Amino acid sequence: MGELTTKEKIFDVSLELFSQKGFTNTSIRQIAREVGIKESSIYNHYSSKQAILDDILSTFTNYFVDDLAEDTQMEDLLEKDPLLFYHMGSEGFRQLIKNEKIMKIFRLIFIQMYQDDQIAEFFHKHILEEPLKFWTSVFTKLIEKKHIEDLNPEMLAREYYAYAIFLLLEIFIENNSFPEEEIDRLFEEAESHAKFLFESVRI
Amino acid sequence: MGELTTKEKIFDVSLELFSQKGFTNTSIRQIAREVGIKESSIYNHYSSKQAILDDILSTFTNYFVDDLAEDTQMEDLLEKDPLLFYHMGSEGFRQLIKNEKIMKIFRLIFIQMYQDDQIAEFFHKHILEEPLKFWTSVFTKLIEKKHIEDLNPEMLAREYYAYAIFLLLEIFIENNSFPEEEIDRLFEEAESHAKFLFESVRI
DNA sequence: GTCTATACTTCGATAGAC
DNA sequence: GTCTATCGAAGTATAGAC
Repeated sequence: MGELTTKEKIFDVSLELFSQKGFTNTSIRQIAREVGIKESSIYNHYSSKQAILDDILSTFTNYFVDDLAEDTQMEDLLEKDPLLFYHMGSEGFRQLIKNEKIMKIFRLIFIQMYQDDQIAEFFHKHILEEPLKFWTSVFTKLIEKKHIEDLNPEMLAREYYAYAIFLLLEIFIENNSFPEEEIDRLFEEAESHAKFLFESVRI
Repeated sequence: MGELTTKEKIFDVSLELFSQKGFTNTSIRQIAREVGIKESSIYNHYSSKQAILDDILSTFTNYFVDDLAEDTQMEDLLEKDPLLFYHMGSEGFRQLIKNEKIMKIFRLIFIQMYQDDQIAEFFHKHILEEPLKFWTSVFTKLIEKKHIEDLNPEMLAREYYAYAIFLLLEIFIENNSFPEEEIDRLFEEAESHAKFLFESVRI
């Protein structure tokens, strides 16, 4: 259980360093040093430095593919009790920041996306477009069912979601890892934002 | 007028490259190449690569020191017509995105802040704390004068300001420079957010 | 204030012994 | 699957001629 293969060690150490200093500013030598092997041995597990990054990013994508199944459950929930919609988002947010590995990958993306076209596209698609599309559909339903005012659902989705991105950015500037109580505080803030927005538009 | 000294050329080229690829990923060689001189000649104008960055950052600070004088004028305006508050912010935002040099420095900060303690502190102080403090004071006044509901002014400031940071992040992911019409569109979106928030809390 | 030339360091990656 | 040894490229910066 506690046993890690060398490849897993390389993965973990690389993720830690990439998420702190960025991909380009992390050297194979430093990864090797912290893993406890020589740099040439890295190439026995990964064909290149880029291959390590690709492995990390696919971990991230797989996480959200699995998570998408939950989203459909969420839509069912929305049918039954639409007023819970704001709770869905903040609960999803809590799950996110509780997951240390995913948060590290998030940080890596936030660091690297301005310089790396591949990651910029990744961010744009998976962290902007898809969630905004999802929340637009949620608000559309809430409007149809006359739970909230007849406003532009895309605008509402942006008003709702922008705050989460802001919180992530703030987290990454202020902290690197955080304890349980900090997670609770962030959850509370996400929840409070959702509540505020909801109270503003409910009928 | 159109004549640039070599030092100014170095400044401009460095800012362009730093804002695109980040400080660490830009080499002295590349700066020299684009300026049209040899890399050793750079050191006749700047003592080091870091010195170029320092020069760029102090340009940014000076811009906002001058801008602070306008803020006090804004407070006077607020006394006379508090309902204009939301217009103040989006107009400031428009001035910001119209200023190409300042936007490049913003992008540089967004790129570099996760990896560079100096810039992280810079961002935290000048781009988070100070503006949030300013907007908290604005909302406090609006509450005192019973123009808006008696809510937590710090929360309102965050609700208001977070969206601007989100817009900046989105700009930097999607675009590098943009035409007049794009600036107008962004201004409209900032204004629309302010209006939405204001309508939600006005009495 | 520009150039050539070069010192010194660090990088990603490979070859080949064990 | 680890090691030693090494390559070629690229990085910052300096010395000194013009």
